[in-house]
Amino acid sequence: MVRVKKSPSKNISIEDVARSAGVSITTVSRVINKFSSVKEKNRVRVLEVIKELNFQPSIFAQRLATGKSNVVALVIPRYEGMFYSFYVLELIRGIGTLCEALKLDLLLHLTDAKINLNLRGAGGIIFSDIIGNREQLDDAFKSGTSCMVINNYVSDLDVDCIAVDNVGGGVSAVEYLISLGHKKIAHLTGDLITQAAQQRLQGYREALKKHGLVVDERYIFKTDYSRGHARQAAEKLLKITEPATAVFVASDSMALEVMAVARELGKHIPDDLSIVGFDDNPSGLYGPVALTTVRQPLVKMAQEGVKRLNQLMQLGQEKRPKAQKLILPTELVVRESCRAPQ
Amino acid sequence: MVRVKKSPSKNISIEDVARSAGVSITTVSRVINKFSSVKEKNRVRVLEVIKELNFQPSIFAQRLATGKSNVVALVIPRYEGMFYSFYVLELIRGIGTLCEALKLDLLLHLTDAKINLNLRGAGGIIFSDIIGNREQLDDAFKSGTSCMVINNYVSDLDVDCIAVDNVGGGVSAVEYLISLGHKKIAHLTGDLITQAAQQRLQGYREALKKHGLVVDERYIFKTDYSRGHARQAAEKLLKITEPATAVFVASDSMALEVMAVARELGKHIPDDLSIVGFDDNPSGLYGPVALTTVRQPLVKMAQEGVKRLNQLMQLGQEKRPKAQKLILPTELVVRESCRAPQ
DNA sequence: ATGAAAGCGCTAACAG
DNA sequence: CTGTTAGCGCTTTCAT
Repeated sequence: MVRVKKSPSKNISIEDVARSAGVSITTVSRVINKFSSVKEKNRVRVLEVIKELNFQPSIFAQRLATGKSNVVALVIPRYEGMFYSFYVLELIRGIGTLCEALKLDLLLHLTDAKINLNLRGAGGIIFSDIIGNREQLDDAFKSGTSCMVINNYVSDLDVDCIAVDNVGGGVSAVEYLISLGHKKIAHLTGDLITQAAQQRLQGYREALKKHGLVVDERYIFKTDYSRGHARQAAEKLLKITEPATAVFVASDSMALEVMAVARELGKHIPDDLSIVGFDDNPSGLYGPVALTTVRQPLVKMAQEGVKRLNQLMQLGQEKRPKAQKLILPTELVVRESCRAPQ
Repeated sequence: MVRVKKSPSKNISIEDVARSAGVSITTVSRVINKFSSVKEKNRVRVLEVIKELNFQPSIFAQRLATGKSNVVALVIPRYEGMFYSFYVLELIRGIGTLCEALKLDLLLHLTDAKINLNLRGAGGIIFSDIIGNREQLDDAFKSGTSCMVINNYVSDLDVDCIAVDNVGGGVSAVEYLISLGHKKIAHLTGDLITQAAQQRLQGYREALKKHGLVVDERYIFKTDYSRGHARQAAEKLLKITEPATAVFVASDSMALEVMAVARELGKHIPDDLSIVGFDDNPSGLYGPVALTTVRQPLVKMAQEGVKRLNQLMQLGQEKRPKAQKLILPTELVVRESCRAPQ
């Protein structure tokens, strides 16, 4: 009838500590949770025992008891190309380090969106981009879980999000080229499945129109952020009749590829072709010609996202505040890859 | 005295399902855990209700009850440079996708080794490289947690590990250069804080000795895997008197940098300098001269590691089998960046 | 085939 | 300042 008390498990529990320290479980719990009310003498004693027994509280029991979870799930869609980028690594780095600092547990989900994540364990979820997983976001949001969308401005749901001013970045890149006197400006897009790539393209178009230049669709090359496609596009770009004198490329790694192709074809940069990239990837600094680019605050975006999510998580499901939607500014970094057309 | 029953929380529990389905909690639990003993009719009914209520069991309660955890913690040391690599991304990709497939929760820890991770929650831990966090490994191992070390052969602890044959890779790279007729072969090392970089250097030395060539320390350039340092090293390398005719570089991204510098200095590859990289990073394919390199099975290493760890986790703490230590072979991929010395 | 009830290890009222 | 005790939501005997 009565279940036999399990043989002494190896894992020490709060009870062992309490017994060993000669206090109640509650007191130990208070020490763990830094309640100020515990008598100094007891506190010290308990701490000693904890160290001695090498005790670590079970996070499962803690969470079951409190109903709170400080697990942050990071959901990254797993589409081709996405995972080969400077961008993803920066994101993981930004989020990872801040979570570590805030003592949040970071759960990584590389999802192809077909999987039904068990989100129930997570206290908060960060969606990095929404590619084919909008439903997951909606579900999670509806269920009351704290959500944060990164690198994707979501206008049709009252969810917190933080993105980069891609349109503005595109505009500033192209306006800069225009200011140098360029009229024939091409664009290599990123994967247009991403909002960022769409918006950079939009910025490109807006800037041209604003300055009374026609948008020539032959100057728009659609790629997927990969170096391979960038190379193909660059070859076309450089070989068409009446070639462009400048190009705005949606990512630095692609821009480097364009530079390489140009050199191989005997073109000189920036004399024969001006190039502006996007990212401020350090790799852009080490070539023969330092790359002019649009800096986007990736790590900052990641970290602000985590910070805000943490706030939301602390507030809890009940009182979800009005969503905060941020767009971080970009900054044109002028280096050596552009000059006036010859 | 008696605590008031909490107002109906939003989270449905197994109890709600049981009530709604007209069965006991136990039966629901059995359905969840796919016990064959449940009558078909009940099983179907319960499943219906689960779907209807959109119920997901609390993993915390499950784990508290079972004492088992299918959380895998991935510990990545956070030292300079480490995080800017193809390598890390490949690792995360490999581990991430397999965990997703095996329904393991992946907890990501970017650690600077000072933090005391609460490992108690994790059912298994993957240490990616051991840089300044050997103590964590020892602790975790001692406590009985299933451990797996990746990209680092650990000989002084009976822990499972899986690494790449870096020595062999280095040897094959250098022997290939020797076979082409090179005698003056330089080496750009990776960050020698890593075992991989040490071993590639070792392979370089072994190959030279084996073929009766002297190891000239002036031909060994120590870097940290970064492109910036690679550039500096490349400049020195190309400018010394009696320059090498070939170079074995510890990573592809650095090798690409060396190629770029060579071109800038007017050297032709492979005529003036033969280059072998390490990684088989796709970026190596897109340059004007495709990079000859040593392919290392990163994703495979990551995935085999997870697979094995999963086995260990299923076995549980009690019966930890004898550790299995694997070294995965590398493969020389000959492309266009090498030829006989002129 | 099913259910009652005892934990799992911790937190949080509440009462001293 | 400290201890008692009732859960948190699930799994797992043990009986039926």
